[in-house]
Amino acid sequence: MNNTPKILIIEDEKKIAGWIKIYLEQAGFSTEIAYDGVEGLNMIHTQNPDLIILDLMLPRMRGEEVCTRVRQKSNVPIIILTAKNTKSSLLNCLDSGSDDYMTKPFDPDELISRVNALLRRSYKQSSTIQKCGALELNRETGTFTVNGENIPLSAAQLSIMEIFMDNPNIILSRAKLIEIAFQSNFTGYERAIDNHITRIRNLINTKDFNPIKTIYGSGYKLEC
Amino acid sequence: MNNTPKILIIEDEKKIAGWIKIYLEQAGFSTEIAYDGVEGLNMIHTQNPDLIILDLMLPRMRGEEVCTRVRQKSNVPIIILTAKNTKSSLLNCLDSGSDDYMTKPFDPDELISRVNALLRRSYKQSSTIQKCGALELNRETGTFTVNGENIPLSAAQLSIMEIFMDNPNIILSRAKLIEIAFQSNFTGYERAIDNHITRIRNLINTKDFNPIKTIYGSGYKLEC
DNA sequence: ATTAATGTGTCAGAAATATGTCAGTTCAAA
DNA sequence: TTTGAACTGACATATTTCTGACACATTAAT
Repeated sequence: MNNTPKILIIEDEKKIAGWIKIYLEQAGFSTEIAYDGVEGLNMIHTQNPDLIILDLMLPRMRGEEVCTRVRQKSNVPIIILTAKNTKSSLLNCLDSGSDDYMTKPFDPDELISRVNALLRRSYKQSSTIQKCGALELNRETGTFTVNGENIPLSAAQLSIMEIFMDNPNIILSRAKLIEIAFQSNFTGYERAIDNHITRIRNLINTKDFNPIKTIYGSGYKLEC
Repeated sequence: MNNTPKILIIEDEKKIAGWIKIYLEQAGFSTEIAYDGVEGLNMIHTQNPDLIILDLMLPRMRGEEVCTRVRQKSNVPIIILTAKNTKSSLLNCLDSGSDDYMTKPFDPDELISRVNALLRRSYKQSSTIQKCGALELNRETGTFTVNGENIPLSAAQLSIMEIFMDNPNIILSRAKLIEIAFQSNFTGYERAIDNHITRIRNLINTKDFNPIKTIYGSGYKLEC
């Protein structure tokens, strides 16, 4: 696989497809769009995407059918988009390990977060270069830049920023941050995170740039 | 929902009940068993399970009756067990969003799979975005927006808005708001709510947008 | 091996934020 | 107009977060 994971969006509503495309590309993924089920299935074979976002209500071939056919040949992770209250036989087709689904309407930031989670779970790397506004993280080299300027981060700081970049605009509790960053080999006091945050802020903040927000009573959130 | 979902099995045949229990526990769930309908209903209230597996043929109270009574108070997902060929009036009671059913004899792996699907769905459903006119609440991330603009709310404010969004266009008394929002660990003066309302209004109101109405003598109502 | 530099958890005020109470004012209904 | 209800700014208290200082651990340099 090359550096930038390719995501195939199969969605007939052009507005929504375009909207998802923009969000994903801002987050550093490369994308393709198919506007109906048959085209989608073809593109899966020709493009070999790393992840598929699949709407169920599609012209020419229903999403369920696409899903079933893909699963006969491949384990590529799939995120299903469904309208709320749509009862579907599709649940049989979902593999809890490699798939996920979201009901419309959904939060684009949540989508990014799930894409990253699934890509990680499927043991393909997340995007090597992850962008989030002015912030940019290169996982391969462990370099972190703000507006192109390199900011050297310590190991713990980098771990925390990775989590934030994987989950942009989502509130992360201290417990969650510790759990993901230190993989349960951390026994200490939850408030240690506060210090890391302070230190990261001192490194990246400028007068009117303060992307790590405190959510009083809940945790922190990276805004971008 | 906490880490280990608790599943209540209501089934009078001890052999089958035990067998289901073993399978579910092997799959990582915690389980309880009730051997008749009345006991089952009691345990639903005392144990507050995350999912119920309910046989229809039960002593003391039929499964249909249990199902109906549960649904008066709760949306906990239910998987109905029926003997093959038993068409039942039960279909009225089934909510396609949160319930499922299986005919005996059944494959234990299929049971596990359905349990997971339902739990996932019930979890996701309560966590997706809830809309009410211009207001939008994301329960998972605790984000609240008005016309797309993010409004940071404090814990108490968020609790109150959640209740309003769950009960749109319904008059809620101060007592009710306090009861739901603070789960009875509130001993103070009922009028504290007034202040929360004022503060929320200051955050979300604009010139001609005032969704929280005062119902003189009764309480408040979210209009949308 | 020794020393220096860096990283990171803990702690202790200080600062910021949240929220219940209260009081004076405004408002709604009869 | 009268009366009780609701509004809202001010305040006090409690909780949460921030951040500099420190100690210990780890890494790098010699």
